[in-house]
Amino acid sequence: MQVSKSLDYAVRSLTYIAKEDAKVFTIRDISEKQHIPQNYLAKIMRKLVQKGLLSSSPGPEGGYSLRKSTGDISLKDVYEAIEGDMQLIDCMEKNVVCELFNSCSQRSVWDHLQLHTLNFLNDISVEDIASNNFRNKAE
Amino acid sequence: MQVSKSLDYAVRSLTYIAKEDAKVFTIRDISEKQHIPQNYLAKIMRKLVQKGLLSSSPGPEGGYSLRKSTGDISLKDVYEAIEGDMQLIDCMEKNVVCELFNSCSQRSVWDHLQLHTLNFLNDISVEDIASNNFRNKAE
DNA sequence: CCAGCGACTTACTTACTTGCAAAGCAACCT
DNA sequence: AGGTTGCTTTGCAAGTAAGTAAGTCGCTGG
Repeated sequence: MQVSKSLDYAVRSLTYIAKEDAKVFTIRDISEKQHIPQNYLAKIMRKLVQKGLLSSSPGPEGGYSLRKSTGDISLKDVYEAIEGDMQLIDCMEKNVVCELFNSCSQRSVWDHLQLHTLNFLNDISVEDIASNNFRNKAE
Repeated sequence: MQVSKSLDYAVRSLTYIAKEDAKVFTIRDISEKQHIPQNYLAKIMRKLVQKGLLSSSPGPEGGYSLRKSTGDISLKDVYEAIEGDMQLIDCMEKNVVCELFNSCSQRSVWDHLQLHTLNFLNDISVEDIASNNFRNKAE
């Protein structure tokens, strides 16, 4: 149970963008400042573009820019852009009604944990992280 | 961010043990009833033995048995037996003081989530899951 | 004491994540 | 038009989780 590098990098990049005044950011800039492998970061940024969090443009003066205010981007948004819908556990057989479904007591435990986690992530915006302001909400 | 199969299997096995009256359980029994690959389960059970949750004995009449009451085994215990100490994210450079440490705003977010998660797991025992009783505590 | 049972161990696939490298493509500037 | 810039895509290598296969070791009942 771990936060993937991809998600960590995505949050790190968006937080960096939120902190700086610039309008447009290049991969090279972010990757150097945040110590993220360039080509790997490219794949991550692509996902954030596809999910509508960022827009991108090639060429000189090109780069990535925000599509909406960082205050309107929650960690849940970032999570889902990178990882898709959260699913803390896969049921035993994918795409099949699990044979053990009825006697499966622990499923509801993971469901609860997942719900708690999603609520937690949903209450924190990128802006909150950039301004170190998230504690007020989390507590 | 997902619960590993290993942890899921471990919880599933212990819950199964908690529900049944028997004193001793074989790999074959658990693996058949819970649909867990035998040889993979063997490795998981080994960890639970090494961490003192179960004891094991070979030969006829052998198998695994509980070392303490399932009410005294929390999900946190199981987690740590299988995965070791929880670490939701690895800092950028392992075993090195991170260069970005001071400007690293998101670390405390993950720290909070980790703390919440550990508290959640710590409050639920295997017995609670087996008796479908955990909601009372979680809410 | 020895054969069978069941835990334990090792080695080998398979798939996914992370990371690296290089090539392709679009916009812009001269 | 052509070259620079920066996004985009593809392929490959290493590491880890998950699963498979097959063998080793120790207890115990006949």
